[in-house]
Amino acid sequence: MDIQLKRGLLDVCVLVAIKNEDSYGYRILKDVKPYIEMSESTLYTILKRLELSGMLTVRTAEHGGRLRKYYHITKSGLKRIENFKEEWREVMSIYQFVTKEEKDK
Amino acid sequence: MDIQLKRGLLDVCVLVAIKNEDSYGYRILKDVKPYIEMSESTLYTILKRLELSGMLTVRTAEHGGRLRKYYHITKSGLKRIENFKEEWREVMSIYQFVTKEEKDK
DNA sequence: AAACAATACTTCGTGATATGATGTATTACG
DNA sequence: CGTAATACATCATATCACGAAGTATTGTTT
Repeated sequence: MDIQLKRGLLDVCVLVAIKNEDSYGYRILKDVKPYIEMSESTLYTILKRLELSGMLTVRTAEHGGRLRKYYHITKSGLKRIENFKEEWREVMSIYQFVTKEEKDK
Repeated sequence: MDIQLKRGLLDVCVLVAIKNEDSYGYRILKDVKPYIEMSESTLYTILKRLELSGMLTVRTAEHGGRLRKYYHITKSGLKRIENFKEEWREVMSIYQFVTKEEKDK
């Protein structure tokens, strides 16, 4: 899939992946990959960015002797998802523009 | 509208704007703006990029004492639009993922 | 005629960002 | 015992949208 097309979707997908339950990097990746291809470096970059912009909070916990960073969505994060859905109307109208066929000629 | 969300759409919109009839920068901008906001610098950057990648060809013509660069879509350009439409299915499935509500909990 | 808006295109620098490559470390499996 | 799976981090790179600023002509308004 075209990289440019993915750009507006990646952040939101990550947020959605932690929306109902706190999750951690490795699991988020597995949850999201069936829908949108994403590399590890991309995911961790996104998680860092979302943390810095207050869309999620992080908590480190031990699990089977290994450390895990659990991500929890914030109100801003939820709002971000809602905002995305609103903007989608605009996206669809652009899609209409792209797909509309000229009747004349 | 979110810049990231626009990234995958801008190129295709420009191609669509010249799909049925050759056009020039200033006019393309006017045609596209009702659907997607785009600055002059962005448009001309895109036109240059599309030319370099063989999606369109350029011809300079005089019009009212002023020079205009007319852009003509190529087969590659048309294929690019078709490819976009195909990829849209994937985009919609991602959108489904984002909007689906959890029934449980 | 002077001023300003509209037409038409160009160039530069900047900031955002996705990704491959590479690295570290532990646990589970066969 | 080696390999895969789990888990996260960092760096360099390339792409790209955009604002700012510029050049130049034509049309309109005062």
